[in-house]
Amino acid sequence: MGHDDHETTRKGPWTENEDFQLVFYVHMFGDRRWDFIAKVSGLKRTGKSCRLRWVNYLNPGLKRGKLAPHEERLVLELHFKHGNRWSKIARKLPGRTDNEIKNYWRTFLRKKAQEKKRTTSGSPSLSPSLSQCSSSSSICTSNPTVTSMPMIETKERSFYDTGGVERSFYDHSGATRVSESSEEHEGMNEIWKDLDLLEVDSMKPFFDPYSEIAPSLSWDSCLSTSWTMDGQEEFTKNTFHLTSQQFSSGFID
DNA sequence: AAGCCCGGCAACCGCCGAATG
DNA sequence: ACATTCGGCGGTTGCCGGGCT
Repeated sequence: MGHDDHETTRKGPWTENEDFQLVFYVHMFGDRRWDFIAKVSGLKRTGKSCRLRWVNYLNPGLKRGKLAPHEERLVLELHFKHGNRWSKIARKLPGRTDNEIKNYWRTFLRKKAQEKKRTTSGSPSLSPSLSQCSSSSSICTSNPTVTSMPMIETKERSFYDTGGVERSFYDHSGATRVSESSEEHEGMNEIWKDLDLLEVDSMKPFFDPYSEIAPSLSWDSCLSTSWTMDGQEEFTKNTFHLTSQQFSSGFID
């Protein structure tokens, strides 16, 4: 985009210092104007990179740790409805990001494919749909028919509003939904079975590993308000350059 | 103990649509 | 009305740490 940034733009993992800086500037200007934040902060990052770092990692509203069983189930349910619309799915899981869900789904498919491979190596009669899936030829990854598959958009609202989740979720015997994309349904039936097992596991008492670890610093304190500001262009890069030490001593107690 | 493998995750890329001048 | 910029999204890659051989 810019003129001079092609040599100086940083890529790769974020340093702690960069994180501090980004948090500070998001606090200052809100989490919308990423290009502006990138420039004014002096971070040698693109606006996109800043946004991604914030959305997927620094945002204090994020949950950490593994998806809880009910979240996992929700992801599967929503993916069934919407396909690879990760951001849409993520909106239904507070504190979870599209990236996280996408990664979860990939991992999930990989696992399923492996299980399938193992279990079907002796009995090839079982549905191959999931293993196909993992080889990216079917419902899951780059197949455009997924995202363009007939979505039941109209049902979406009622699904959540009517509290019909449980029922429709468990009512998956055979082709109970749309008759198209039967391949996917076969796959889903396998998923349902596995989920039942998963459900059993989740009954075990556990020490809430899912609500884990807040970010190491109290980012939340930074974000209690959302800032907007006119004439920010006045801020030069020199105005607010912070080191993590400065930040932690001056802004976090 | 060392090397290898694999899973999880952070981050980048390219595309697209909305917003703005 | 058009061109440009920017943010959001989905797909993909590559690194890192832990487990296994």
